Amino acid sequence: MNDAAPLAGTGFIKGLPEQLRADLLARGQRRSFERGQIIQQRGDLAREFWYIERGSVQIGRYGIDGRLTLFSLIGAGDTFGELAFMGEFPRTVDAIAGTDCSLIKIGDGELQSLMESNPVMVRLLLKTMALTVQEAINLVESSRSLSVPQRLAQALLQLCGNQDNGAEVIAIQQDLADLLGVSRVSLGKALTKLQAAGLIEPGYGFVTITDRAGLKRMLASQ
Amino acid sequence: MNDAAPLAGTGFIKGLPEQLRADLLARGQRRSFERGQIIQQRGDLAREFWYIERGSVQIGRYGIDGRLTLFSLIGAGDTFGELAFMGEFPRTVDAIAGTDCSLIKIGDGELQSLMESNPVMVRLLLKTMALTVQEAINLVESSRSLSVPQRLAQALLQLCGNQDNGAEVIAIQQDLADLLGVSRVSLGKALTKLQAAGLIEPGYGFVTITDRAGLKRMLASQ
DNA sequence: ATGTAAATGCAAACAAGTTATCATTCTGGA
DNA sequence: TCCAGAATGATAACTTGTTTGCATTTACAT
Repeated sequence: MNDAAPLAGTGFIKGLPEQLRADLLARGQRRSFERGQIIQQRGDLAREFWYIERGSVQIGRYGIDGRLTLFSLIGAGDTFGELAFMGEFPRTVDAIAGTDCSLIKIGDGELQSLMESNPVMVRLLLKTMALTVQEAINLVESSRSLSVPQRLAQALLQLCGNQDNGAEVIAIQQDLADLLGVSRVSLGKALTKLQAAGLIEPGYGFVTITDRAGLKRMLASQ
Repeated sequence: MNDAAPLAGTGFIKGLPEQLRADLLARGQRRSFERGQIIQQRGDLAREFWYIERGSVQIGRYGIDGRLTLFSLIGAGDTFGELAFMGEFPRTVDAIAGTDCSLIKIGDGELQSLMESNPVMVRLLLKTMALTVQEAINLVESSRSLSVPQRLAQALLQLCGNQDNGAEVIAIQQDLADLLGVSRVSLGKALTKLQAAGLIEPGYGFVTITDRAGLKRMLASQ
């Protein structure tokens, strides 16, 4: 499979040369949000994008019934909000602070001028956008063809990044359930299964990964 | 909601000025495929893209178990295959002729040179890619929050485009089921429901839309 | 230490979708 | 006109996931 870029945190910024990235971030404006606070809302006309310096952010949609559909949980080093810039449309998802966090807000003008002054940027943007589309397609396929425990394994692998065994994924069960699009009950059962298989150890507000390779194996086997 | 661009047929070509589009298509190469024939396969290194002149194409993935996950059914005027070009990676989906069809194959070089000679192209490409991501996000949300009959209504509306009542959507139930990611049994039940509500009339190999407005209403009501 | 709110665990009734199987209907070609 | 294959309709057992309600555990602030 590919390197699991989170759906709404294209992370194009990671592809930038060190110098450019530092410049871009330096031109941004640091802001803090408390857990649960709304960072952006569906329908907003703003086109700036955000870099996560510390903490985590939930990207999703509140339905009319108040139900939350999470598309991704992103963390330090990820970016979000560039879609409205590229697409020239209002925000189409809500972003909520998953923990207390510190973000850097970068104006769309900065990105615009970077794009114009640096032709390599265009290729990079196109490429990361294409990857995002792929990621979205993978998401659709996963949710159709994998079992809940498998999808949980997939999500946990993505959330812990490249960390070794012993890594802790900070998320309450309700958030993981919203991310997978299942009820908390189903998520609980899936956690129990992975635990029984010795792959994870559920905690209070976090999940400890005890067997990364085992989680990966779950996805490979059909 | 937005104007339902099909997931894998970004249709950036529709945004091109008339003249440019004609030029681009003229430089392509016409090819025919019989129903069921494979047009492109996951893993292929090719980077050209395709314009559908006549007929329909299924975009999806064959799972290891031989199961098909359809992401979209696209038709005349749509394009597909540009993602591999932008992302610089091998094909990530399969394309199968849904009916006998006539396609125009356009080399990646053509797109490349168009991009270089015409800076507006970049904006257009980024914009349509952003729309595709949105479409994918909508797809995920729909499949989580809507019932099967509602999703069927949504799919039928998309497939019949802007046609009036009386329009026929050409697709067998199995294909519609693969598109929605449900079994044929469930799809049949959903068809029956929409028929009972007087919104559609199922046929043999097609579905007639008898009440477009009614279908739309189904999506609005929570 | 203690109280409180949040998070988790658990169980039963219920709803929705799948699988498997078989009968029936439709279409197009011989 | 008739036949064969394709598509549809229908049914029943089964699996999976949801909903609801409540008990228990944990973390944190006072």
